[in-house]
Amino acid sequence: MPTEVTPVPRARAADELKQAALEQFATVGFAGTSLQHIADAAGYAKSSVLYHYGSKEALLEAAIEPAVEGFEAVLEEFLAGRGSGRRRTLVDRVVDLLLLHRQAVHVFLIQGPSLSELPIIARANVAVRRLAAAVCEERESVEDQVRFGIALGGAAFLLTAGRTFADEQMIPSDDELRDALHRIISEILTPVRTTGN
Amino acid sequence: MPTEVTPVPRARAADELKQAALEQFATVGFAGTSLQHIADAAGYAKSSVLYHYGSKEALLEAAIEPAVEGFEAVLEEFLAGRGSGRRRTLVDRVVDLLLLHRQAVHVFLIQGPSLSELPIIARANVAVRRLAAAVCEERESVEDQVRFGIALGGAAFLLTAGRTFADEQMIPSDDELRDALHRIISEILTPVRTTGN
DNA sequence: GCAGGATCTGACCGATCGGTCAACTAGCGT
DNA sequence: ACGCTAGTTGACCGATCGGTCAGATCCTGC
Repeated sequence: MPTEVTPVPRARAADELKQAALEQFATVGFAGTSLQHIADAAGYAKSSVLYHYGSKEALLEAAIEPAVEGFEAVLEEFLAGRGSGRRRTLVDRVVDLLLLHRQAVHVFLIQGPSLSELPIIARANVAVRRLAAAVCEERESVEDQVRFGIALGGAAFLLTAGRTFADEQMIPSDDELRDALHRIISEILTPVRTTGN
Repeated sequence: MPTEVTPVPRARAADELKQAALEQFATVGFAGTSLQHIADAAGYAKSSVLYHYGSKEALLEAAIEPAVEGFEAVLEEFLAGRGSGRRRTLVDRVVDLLLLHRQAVHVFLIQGPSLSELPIIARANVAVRRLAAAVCEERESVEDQVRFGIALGGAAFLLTAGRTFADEQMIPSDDELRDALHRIISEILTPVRTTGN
């Protein structure tokens, strides 16, 4: 009689529910996700969701807070540092965060406008605005804003909803994605330097 | 006795409700939008929504069908044509469609995966896939798919949710946006590597 | 005036929403 | 054995969901 049934029961339920909620939030949206669906997806009762997280909003906060904190940390690191490789390092870190927290990013980027009354979303929106200012630096032309928006929103789209439109047999690995994302985003954020080259 | 009060009362309510619905769908999501909110935003009763459009799904279909048809038409034009300026013309047309139907595009791009059971959304998803194939042409590398996804999803994000993260006093005009979008998207879709084609 | 269609609405329906609560079942130190 | 705590759940609550339906109101042709 091996004990293989539940070898690692550590914080099982809370994390399972959080992950199920994150997937629903990123696909159907926060308003369109019901606690019942989250509970069903994770194999629990609706009451259990409200036991581990006091409310639907608290669940959202727990689900995306790590991602927001990641962006804030990367931003602080960039603002505190100096040197020539700063921008490159920033793009590096941001791409890693996008890959690691793709669902959370999708939530507070796409649904940020409609959920800005929630404290955690407001925090995320502030972080994104500061990131935009950092990337565009002092040159705050319209084109720079557009470049930043396309790069960030495009990456968020690609990593979640975009998978639906790709060929099924062509699912790139995260390493491939990281490589391509870093190259393309750097290219987008670096204004045209003689494309003919 | 001027007839200025209601010079063009043609299909007034239906269009107002459709527009209100489109804005809600694009911001809060289809599942998160209630018929009551749509009716309130347009100044009608919930019953009126269901009088003009038989169901919530029918309302969504009416709201985004023009955009889907626009993309299908542009796609057909591209596939039927020949010549050197085809790709440039395609990007031109697509950017115009993105600006004209920005909310509808946001709906079937972002929520496409979760609403694919609705016929109109399935149609839109097919159109987007065909567009991806047309843009990437025969070269179907991972990087090309990523470039297309970033360009399309980034533009969709920028034109709707992205406005939240921009400076309030820096709201670019549609002409500025069209110009910047066309330049940047062309740049993204044209790899730096010298693939002569 | 009046019939009749188009439009608009409130009342209502069953289902589901987020959330509360009491009860139940483990496990665990004593 | 005991009590205690954490975890889990079904029953239940008021509110809201999408949708139905019978009128009320309007406009227009006669």
